[in-house]
Amino acid sequence: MTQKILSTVKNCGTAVSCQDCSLSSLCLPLSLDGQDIDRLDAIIKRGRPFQKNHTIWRQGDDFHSVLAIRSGSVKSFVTSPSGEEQIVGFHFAGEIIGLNGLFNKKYPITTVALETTTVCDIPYDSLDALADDLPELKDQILQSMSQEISEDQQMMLLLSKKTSDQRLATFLVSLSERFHRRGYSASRFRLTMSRNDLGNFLGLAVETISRIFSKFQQQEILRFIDSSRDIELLNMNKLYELADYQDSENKPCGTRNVS
Amino acid sequence: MTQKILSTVKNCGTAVSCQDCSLSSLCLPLSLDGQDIDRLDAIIKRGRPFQKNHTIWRQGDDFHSVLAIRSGSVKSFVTSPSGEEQIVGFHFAGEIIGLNGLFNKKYPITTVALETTTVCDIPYDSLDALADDLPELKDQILQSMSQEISEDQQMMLLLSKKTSDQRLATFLVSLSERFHRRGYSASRFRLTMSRNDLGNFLGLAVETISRIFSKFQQQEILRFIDSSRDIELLNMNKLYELADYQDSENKPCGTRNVS
DNA sequence: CGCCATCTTGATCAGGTTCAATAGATGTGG
DNA sequence: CCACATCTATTGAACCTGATCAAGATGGCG
Repeated sequence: MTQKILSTVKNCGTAVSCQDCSLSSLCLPLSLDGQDIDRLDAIIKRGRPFQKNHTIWRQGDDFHSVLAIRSGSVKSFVTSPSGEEQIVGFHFAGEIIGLNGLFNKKYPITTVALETTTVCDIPYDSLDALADDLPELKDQILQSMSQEISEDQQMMLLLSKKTSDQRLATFLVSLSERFHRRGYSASRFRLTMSRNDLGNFLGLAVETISRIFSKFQQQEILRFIDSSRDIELLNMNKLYELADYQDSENKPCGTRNVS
Repeated sequence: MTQKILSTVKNCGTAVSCQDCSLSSLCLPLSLDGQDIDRLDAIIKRGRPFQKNHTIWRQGDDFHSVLAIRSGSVKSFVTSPSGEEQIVGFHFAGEIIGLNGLFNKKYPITTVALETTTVCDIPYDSLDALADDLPELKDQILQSMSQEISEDQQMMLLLSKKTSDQRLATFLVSLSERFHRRGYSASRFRLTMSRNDLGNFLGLAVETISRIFSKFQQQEILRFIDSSRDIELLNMNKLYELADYQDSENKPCGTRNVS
C-alpha cells in the first residue's frame, strides 16, 4: 500500500478551472451544479506563490478575500494588546482560510506562510454577490464556521486540562487524521511548523516540545527521518490512547504499520 | 448615577410579544421590519423556567431549538471521551444559545442552568424555514458565530499564555463589559457560577481562584458584598492593566467609583 | 437546627518554565 | 563548493507557579 505523502502535492497550475482542479472536492465541498461551479470559477484569481514567512494578512486588515490553499501551509495567530501571540490554527492544502473575516469586514487574525504556498483567491465582492444568490454557499460557510467553533473548544479543553504529553499526542493524531482524510499518509508527513510554533500553539515551551519528541522516540512511538521535520508515527494506538481524542471512533485503520 | 443591577432582571412575562419584549434589542439584533418580527414572534415558544442545575441539552443531542435567555444564566461545556469536562462559556439574559448546533443537527456542547432560568424557545424547523426566506437572519447568525470564534480564540490565548491573576482579571473585565453593554452596572454584579466552574473555565484549581480573590480583596481591587457571589469591582484600572484585554479602548468610563 | 455543599487557607509537591550551553541545520557570499 | 553566520533544535540544571492534599470555615437549605 503506497500512499502519496504530503510533499508530493503540486500546484495544479494557474490556468486550470475549479472543475478540473484536483482539490475541488476538498476545497469548497459545495453541492453546486456545473453552472454554479463555473460562476465560482470565473471569480477566482490565481496569484503567484507566497514565500515562506510572508504575511498573507494581518489582524485588523480590511477583509478582501477568502483563500483556498492549493499547496503549502500557513499558521494563523491572534495578538494581544501587549503583543503576545497565540497561534490558533495551522492550515494545509485543500483548506479554506479567511472566512471569519467576512462579517466584520476585518481579518480577526494574522496569517503567515510556513513555506512556499500557492492559493486560489476568492475576492469578497464577488463572493458576497454569489452567496446572496446561492443559499447552499452560505450554508457551507456556516458549516465550516460551526466546525471551527467546535475545534477551538476542543483546543480550550486541551489547553486547560491536558498534560504536555497528551497535548503533543493530540496534535499528532489530529494532523494524521487531517492528512488521511485528504488522501495522504496518516503515519508519515512533514511538520512544516517550527518547534517554536508548535509550543506556542500547544501552550508549551519549545524545550518541552523537544523533550517530549525525544521521549516519544525513545518509546518508539514515533521517529524522525532525515530531519527534525519529517515524522513517522510508529505506534498510533499509543498516540490515540494518550490523546483521549474526540474522533477516535473514526481513526484510520491499519495505521500501525506504515506504508 | 444609579444603574439597575443584574438581579433586577425579571422575566418579561409569558404572553409578551418579541416586539414588546424588553430584550428585543439585545436578543436578536435583527434588522427585521415589523412584519418579519411578527413572523419570528409567531414561532417562538415560551416555556416554564428551568431549575438550577437542569440540563437544557446534552452534547450529542439532536438539535431542536435555539434559545434566547430571558432571565438567569447557564454554563456550556464540552466533554472529552474520557469524561473530562471543559466549560467553554457562560451565558446571561439577552444572549442566544444553541446556534452552533444548527448545522450538524446535533448540539456540540452540554448546557446547564446555573440558577432558575427562563428562555424563549425558537424551534428549529420554523427557524430554518424563516432563515431561508430572510438572508439577514442568516447573516445575523453568521455574525454571531464569527464573534464566537474570536472569543474562543481569545480564550485560547488566555489559557495558553496568561498567569492565574491575569486570567481572573480578564474574566472579571469581560463580564463587566458584557453587563455594561446590556445596561447593567459594570462594577457590581452577581457571579452565578461556583468557584469550581470558574476554575474549570479558566484552567485553574478551585483553590487558586479562592486565593486570587483573597489577594485581590487585600489589594482593594474588589470586594464581596454579603456573600462570596456578589462582587464589586473597586479598581477597574488595575483590573484592565492586569487583564491585557482586547477591548480596553472601549472600556466603560467612570467605572472606578461605584454607583 | 443541623447537614452537606461550597469556599477558604495552609503545607507540600510536581510539571513545566527558564536559563544556559551545545549541537545541528540552513542559507549566503566569496 | 566550502566557510562562516544565523537560526533552530536538543539537552541539562535550577527554579517557580499553580496543583494537590488536608483541614477548617462559611453558608444555604431541608
